Amino acid sequence: MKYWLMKSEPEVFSIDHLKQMPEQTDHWDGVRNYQARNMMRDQMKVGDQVFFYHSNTKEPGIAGIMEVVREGYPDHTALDPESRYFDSRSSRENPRWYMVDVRYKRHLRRPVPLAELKQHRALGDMPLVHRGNRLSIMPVTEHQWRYILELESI
DNA sequence: GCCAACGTTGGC
DNA sequence: GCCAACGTTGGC
Repeated sequence: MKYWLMKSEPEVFSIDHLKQMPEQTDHWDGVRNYQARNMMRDQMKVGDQVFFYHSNTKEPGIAGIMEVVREGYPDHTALDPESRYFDSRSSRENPRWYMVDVRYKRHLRRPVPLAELKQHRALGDMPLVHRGNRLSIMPVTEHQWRYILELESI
């Protein structure tokens, strides 16, 4: 089992939105970055654990935990001209973008803000804490995962 | 609102 | 293939 972190702007889609979905499950659509796509298409497996990160908000940080419940499959929003994620270069025969399905597990006992994550040397290797990082999906090591789970209880 | 970082586009 | 211009992300 592997660990991940996925970013979303809470104004657009927050962990509370996910919790309110039928079966507390939704597809993670709209990712339009090749590195992130490759992780969803090739590496994320059912049962993998994922931090839900709130970005571009007053206090960005890790809000909770979800789980991969369906592995990479084509992102249909790329085929929908009405969607803000439409991409004319994608097609049903040759899909360019992929998504996974995730299910809500729980909120952290408290949101752990980015500013706090940055203070811990043990997390210094996370792309998240580095300036200018724009990767919206990233792997998390088991060590980092456990470390952050200890932070929520402080 | 500003701006750094960085991915993408397109002219050559 | 290079690289300048442009667009987007996202912290602050």
